Amino acid sequence: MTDLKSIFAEKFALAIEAAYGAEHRDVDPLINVTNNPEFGDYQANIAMSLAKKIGDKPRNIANAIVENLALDNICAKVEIAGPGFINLYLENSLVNAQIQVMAEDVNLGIKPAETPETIVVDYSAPNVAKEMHVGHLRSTVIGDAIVRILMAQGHKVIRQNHMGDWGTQFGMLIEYLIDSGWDEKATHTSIGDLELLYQQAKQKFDQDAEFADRSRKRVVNLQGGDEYTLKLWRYLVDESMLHFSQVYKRLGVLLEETDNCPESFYNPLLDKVISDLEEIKLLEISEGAGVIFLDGFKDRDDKPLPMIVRKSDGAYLYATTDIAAVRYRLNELQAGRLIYVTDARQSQHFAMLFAAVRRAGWAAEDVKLDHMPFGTVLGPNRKPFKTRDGGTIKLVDLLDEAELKTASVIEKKNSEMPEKQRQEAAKVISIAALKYADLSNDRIKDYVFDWDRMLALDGNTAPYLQNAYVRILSIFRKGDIERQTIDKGAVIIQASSERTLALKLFQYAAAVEAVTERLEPHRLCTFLYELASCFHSFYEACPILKDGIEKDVRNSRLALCDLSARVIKDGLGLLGIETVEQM
RNA sequence: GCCCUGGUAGCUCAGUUGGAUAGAGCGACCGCCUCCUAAGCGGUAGGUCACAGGUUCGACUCCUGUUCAGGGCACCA
Repeated sequence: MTDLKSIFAEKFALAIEAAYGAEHRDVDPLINVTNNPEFGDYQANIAMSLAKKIGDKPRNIANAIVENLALDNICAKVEIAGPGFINLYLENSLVNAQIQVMAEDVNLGIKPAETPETIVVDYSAPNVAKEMHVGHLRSTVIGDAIVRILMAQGHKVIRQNHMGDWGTQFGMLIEYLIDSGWDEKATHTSIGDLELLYQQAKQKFDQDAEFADRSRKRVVNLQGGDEYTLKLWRYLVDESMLHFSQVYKRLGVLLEETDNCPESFYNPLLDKVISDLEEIKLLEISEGAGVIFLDGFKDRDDKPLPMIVRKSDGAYLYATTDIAAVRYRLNELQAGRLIYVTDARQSQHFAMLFAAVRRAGWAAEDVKLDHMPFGTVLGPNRKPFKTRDGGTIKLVDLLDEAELKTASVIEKKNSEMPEKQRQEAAKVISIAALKYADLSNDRIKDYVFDWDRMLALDGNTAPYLQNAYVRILSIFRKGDIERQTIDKGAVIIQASSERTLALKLFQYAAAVEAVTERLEPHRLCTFLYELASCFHSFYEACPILKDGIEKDVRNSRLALCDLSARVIKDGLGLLGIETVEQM
């Protein structure tokens, strides 16, 4: 598929060359979709920006360009307006033809990346012995969406789940397991509530000095490779993995066990990180700790802020592990780009990490290092989302509640739907609503969690998009028409709502590209919402199966319906969101 | 104190490398179902884009300052 923007770009380049010579040929013609149909379908804003370079009034320049523009069979009308906007009105025959081209493309116009990369996406990263909570939802959902979109563009994407399975708190947990009479034969029966275990252990740690002391010794045993301690540690890890896998499955994300690459994986590589840092003279000793000083980082007393890679007691930290992970991903996994999907609060940590590995020369200049930060989920009081008594909201509880609420909404709106089908639909729609609520907001901002809004059938929500899809399927069902049999080339644009819909469909590929350019999945959400909205307007204005609709018109509209359904399903799919047949 | 993010309609949010009259949804008000799902559509009202300067033919967008909110700032992750 040839997208309209590049067609125009080419024509404008020729026209500008003809009018002003080859030296201006390569300027960006600044082609955009107009925001108001009054100004045509597309507009070129090049004349204003060229005014200074050429030394003439923008309107004169616009005139000169337009005189040299060869847009036969592309534009029905070209006009100059305002200070020098060039407004372009597409020929209907071109719209028809472009719809056909798009419909015949299995990728719906999405072009493969010119230079496919190997990209590591680090996301989700829950902690062993802790239940997943609402904070993990953001990383998991956003990360999964970006993974799918990069894959769709032909990149090789390696998922990495950098789980927290190591560190001082494990001494405490293991010691508590022993105290509470853990029996190895009881494996996989019950830890049940991992969060509870953690809380109880933490409580005992804080209150019981003798226990705290034993816990610290247990850490030494763990790091020293004591077999019994390791066995208990593995038990904790396995139980947690089981829990994570269940949640991932329910969420419908791509993460699998093979994507797990937890902190402990890097333990054997940490000594080498430190010795290599020493060798290149980047490691300094400050207050007994092994640190790296990097330009531009200051502490609260305006003194250089170190990145600590070895504590004064000799233990390593997450910074050490993260450096090891960068090296592993670049050298062993052969990645050319690393993307980290984490909380915005870790921004400084990643800024330092990236600066450190660049400085060390371990990340070459052409390697891309991206932090993809996101804001906090807020409750109705605009404070971080918690339970009424201030506790953490378990992710599984959230999913359960979503499902119940969704089932009740469906029941209210569509009481004829059989119970079983309603339950199935509720599963899909509730997950979709949760994910979409998370993805449709600009990720850098905090967002307010609101059940009513995310489950609403109005507005920029998953149910609204799914409903558009369901309505299209319903048409085919009612008309007893196989979607495979429709004529993709049958489109004949007549009504204005058909034209608006068609032009919106053309923007799909650009919307997908916009997501990866700035790692902003909400741009695809906004597009899909606008598309669904255009579809609904079309649906109201343009009857399809009714008596008196001519065959040509009917076939044309069916083709538009089919393409709309494909784009909605495909687009939601890129976000990791499923559709239902009925709702 | 320094640094990072944010501040757009009553509420929740969009706003592409600077472009024409700043857009949605909710809420409010007014319309539309003998008709493919009204789970929808059309319309009205609602804005000094936090504030003040600056750059520009043109600023919600870029720069500077101020202010408010959230976050980060040495051995937790």
